[in-house]
Amino acid sequence: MTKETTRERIITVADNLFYEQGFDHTSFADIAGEISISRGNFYHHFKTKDQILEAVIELRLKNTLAMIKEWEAASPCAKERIKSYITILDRNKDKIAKHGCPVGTLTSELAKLSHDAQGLANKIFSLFDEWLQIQFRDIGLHDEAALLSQHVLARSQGIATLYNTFQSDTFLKKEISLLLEWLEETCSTTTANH
Amino acid sequence: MTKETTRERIITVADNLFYEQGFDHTSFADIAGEISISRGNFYHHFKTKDQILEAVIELRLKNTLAMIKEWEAASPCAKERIKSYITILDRNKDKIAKHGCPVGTLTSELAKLSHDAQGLANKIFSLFDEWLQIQFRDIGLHDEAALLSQHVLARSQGIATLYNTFQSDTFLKKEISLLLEWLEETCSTTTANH
DNA sequence: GTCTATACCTGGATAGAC
DNA sequence: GTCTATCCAGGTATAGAC
Repeated sequence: MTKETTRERIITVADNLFYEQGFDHTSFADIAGEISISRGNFYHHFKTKDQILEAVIELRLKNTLAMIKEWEAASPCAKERIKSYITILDRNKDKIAKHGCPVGTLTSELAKLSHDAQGLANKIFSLFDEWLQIQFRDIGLHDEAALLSQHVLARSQGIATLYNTFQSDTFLKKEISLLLEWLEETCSTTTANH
Repeated sequence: MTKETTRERIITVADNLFYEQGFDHTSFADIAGEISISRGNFYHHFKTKDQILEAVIELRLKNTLAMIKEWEAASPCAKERIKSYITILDRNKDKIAKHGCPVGTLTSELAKLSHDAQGLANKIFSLFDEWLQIQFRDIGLHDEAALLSQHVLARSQGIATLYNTFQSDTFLKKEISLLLEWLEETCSTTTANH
């Protein structure tokens, strides 16, 4: 484990602050304050704030990919892998209660800002989407894979948004189990089709 | 139809801009520009920007209530009324594609800003929530009303977020019909319980 | 690579004339 | 009730010393 470079530290802290406070509302001073660096020093590593955003999204893409690979390593069963995705809602519940879903809230914010990096941020969504599609196809649901994947994404997003608003644990628990039930049903329908 | 006062014009324009660009990212200059008023003149009507936000949320609460009353007037059947809620996703699809759900994106933004008006904004959600609960109880689903209502809210939110990101019409159409199917099933389950 | 100093702009907010 | 002029804080970005 080599020492983190200043550039990496900036990205890590920016990643958290963008999630906690939003991109637009996070200033250089905020980031500089957290890592005890002068504001001027920023521009040695990044020319603009947008470049920091890009680097943060790249990091998120990398981390997302790593998480997906972990799920794949943890289980060879596609259904189990999809479960891993669904249950992040429970594993990350504290952060979601405070700041919502990191993917959904960023894309929503950038959409409103008409920001150039919007397309890049959407790629995080696409990464989950394409991976979920592969899992559904693996289960045998070839034609419906795209719509099933987006169904899971949409359900998770909605659960995250409502949990962020009301922070009801009964709601969260119930919705996760409903989504897992849906998964079981969807899979069993297919095995019947075999 | 009396002439709109300047105060009302400010609120109306702010309502749109907060939706389109976000609250934090909308400046007095933006609002002033749209209605051809000087920035200084603002402070005759509102002491702070936060007060404009409050007025905007109050307006949204009023408009939401009016919409709900329309749905009630349009049909005495609770199931049909819930359908009216679900199908706003289709009726407002163009705006959702561009700016997301006005309720969900505002609450998410204010949550990140730790803004005082967060509680007030959540009331718009609560308004829908309580109304949907009444409809489900009317159908006979007394005990489950709260969770069913939040289920509908979460599903709609998720659909809005994903449509905002990917703008897939096949997705939107499919998800709306799935949610309507779910509604039919949920209602028919109950009549069986009677 | 890191710092200080500083330029420049935007945004919210105020004072006071009309 | 509306305007202009202005203040001040905070934001991004640059220059240049160390």
